[in-house]
Amino acid sequence: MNESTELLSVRVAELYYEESKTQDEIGALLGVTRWKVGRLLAYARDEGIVRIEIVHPRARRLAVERELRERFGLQDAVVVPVPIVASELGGRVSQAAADFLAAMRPVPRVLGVSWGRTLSDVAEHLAMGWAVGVKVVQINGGVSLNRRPGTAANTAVMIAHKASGQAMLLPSPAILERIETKLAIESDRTVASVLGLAAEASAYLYSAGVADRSSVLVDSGYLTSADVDELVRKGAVGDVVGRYIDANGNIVDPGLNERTVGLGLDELRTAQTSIFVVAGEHKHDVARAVVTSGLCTVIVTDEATAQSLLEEIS
Amino acid sequence: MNESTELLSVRVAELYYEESKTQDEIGALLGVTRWKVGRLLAYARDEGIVRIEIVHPRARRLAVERELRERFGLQDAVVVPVPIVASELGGRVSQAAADFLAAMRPVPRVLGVSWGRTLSDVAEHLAMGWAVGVKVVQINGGVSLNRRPGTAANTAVMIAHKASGQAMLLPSPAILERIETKLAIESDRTVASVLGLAAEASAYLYSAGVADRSSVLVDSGYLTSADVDELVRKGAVGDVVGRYIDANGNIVDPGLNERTVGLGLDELRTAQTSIFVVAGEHKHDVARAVVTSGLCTVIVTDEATAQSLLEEIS
DNA sequence: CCAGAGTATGCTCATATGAGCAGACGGCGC
DNA sequence: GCGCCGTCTGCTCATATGAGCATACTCTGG
Repeated sequence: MNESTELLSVRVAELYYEESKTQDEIGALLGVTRWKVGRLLAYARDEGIVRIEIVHPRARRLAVERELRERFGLQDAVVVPVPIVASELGGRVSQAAADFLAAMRPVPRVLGVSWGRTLSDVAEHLAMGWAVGVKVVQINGGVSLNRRPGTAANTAVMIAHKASGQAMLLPSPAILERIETKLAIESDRTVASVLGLAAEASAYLYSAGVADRSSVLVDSGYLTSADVDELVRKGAVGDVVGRYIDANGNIVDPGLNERTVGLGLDELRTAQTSIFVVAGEHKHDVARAVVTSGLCTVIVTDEATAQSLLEEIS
Repeated sequence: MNESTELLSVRVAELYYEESKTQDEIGALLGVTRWKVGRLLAYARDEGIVRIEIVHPRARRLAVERELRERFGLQDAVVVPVPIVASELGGRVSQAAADFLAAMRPVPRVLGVSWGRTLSDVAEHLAMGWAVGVKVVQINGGVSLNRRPGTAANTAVMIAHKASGQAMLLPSPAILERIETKLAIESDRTVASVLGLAAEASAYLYSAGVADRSSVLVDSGYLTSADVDELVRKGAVGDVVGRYIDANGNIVDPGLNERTVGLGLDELRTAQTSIFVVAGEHKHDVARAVVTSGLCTVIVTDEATAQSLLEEIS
């Protein structure tokens, strides 16, 4: 298009969007037909001369969501714009996850949840009465060894509480030192019943950790920095419900995996609905591993992460 | 309105503006009537949840222009948005002035112009052939004393050249030392004829200078820094076609005024069309004086200056 | 200079949209 | 409890708008 078309479309856009005149009026004013005005308007939108933006903390990027759904065959995707203040990002995504949970139909009878910073944040953002009578089951161990005691348990309890439901905690460490202990604790009636319920959950909600020394699993003493270094050397990009995966979503260390208490990755993969909440640049790699390996059916994330997932040539 | 209305309107706005669904479809999707969707959309626009912006260097702020016209009884007003890069402001306003000139109907037969940084910039931005056969008259003196010789003359010449017209320069200093010399030069045939033509111009185009030591009149040697200080002490805010005015648009120093060659302010005030081009924060005060004292019938400026003019309680 | 392709223009017509209005609803004072 | 007032809702109807199409225009290669 030439210069004068552009200038004219700017005039037209101003009169249409700022002065809310009709295309007909604008046509009369500028001496062109109303159809031309319509086309100039379309041109202005296409060229980005007119920018329409939805500014709201709860806004979503539907176009990106659609792309994610299509590209990865997801049930659903929720993508929030990146806020100007970077520190708000986690909150925005958690809020979106909470909104998604509250809007789920049918309401899950049994909801399996993991724990961690992100999950606890989601729990915080859920509104009181977001659902009624949901049974919340913890899907991986971790009670009490955490530095801030109770955080792990708190997540499940809060989510259940806000839905006037019942929380079922997994009374077990996340990772045990010996496989025998793990098998023994798994066969304990209380643990077994929780794991049984977890396997039957109608939906799962979890996040992922990055494979580095700052991991909450290191922080909690389940792993040493050296352990993590070794896992990274073997290709680990992060952990999902306490299990370390590589870029293809495969278990990095089968021995370690055997000693980890909780839902297995296969159960997550075959689940009807598993909601993956992830935010922030440092989690792009894990996010890619989770999404491409089919670990989730729903993703809740920020636009930058979504773009990074879509960027792949694949 | 309550929280849920707001959230709903965000959803609606997304579906309407980003997904370009019809209000009907959105209604079906969210389980509300299409009329409610329309109202939510109106709400979203009112509340600023939806922001429609026209991003283009030649964009204008029509709402502000209308306010200016109404408040000050102007024939017309042109207001351009403030660019992100501050240094581009002058260029944008000059471009707008050039566009305005080119769009003037009827095309002025005789155009009176002053000179200076701004005017020369306007001349630069005029397109070749912006009009045909316009006679351009210089309305205030200043030839050759300027440090960059020819600048003053150049403006008129370039404007005329680009309209395949003729330039009439005022062969006189801007300010003379003695009133007798001024009267003498004014009665010179060449000067008198130019002034005569200037008085008959069908439109005037001029800017204004700030009353401070950096003034081009000081720079050119017509005034000393001390002179300007004295003028400021007497209330001068700036100069228009070489004549210093106070905040009310009155001549500050009648003696000095008598020694200034060129069109008088009264002639400017009674002119059919006089276009005032002004940009930048340091000129807000002069701009106010010019506009409130009826020196111009058309103003071309930036949004910040326009806002400053409108801010007044008046 | 002409033929042909590609593009721009102005139309018809079906559809989307906003203004204005009557009835429903909900809170409040008596 | 009852009527009143202000607000919200869903409607009708006139109008604004976009899709699709036939025609006019323009540029290119022969």
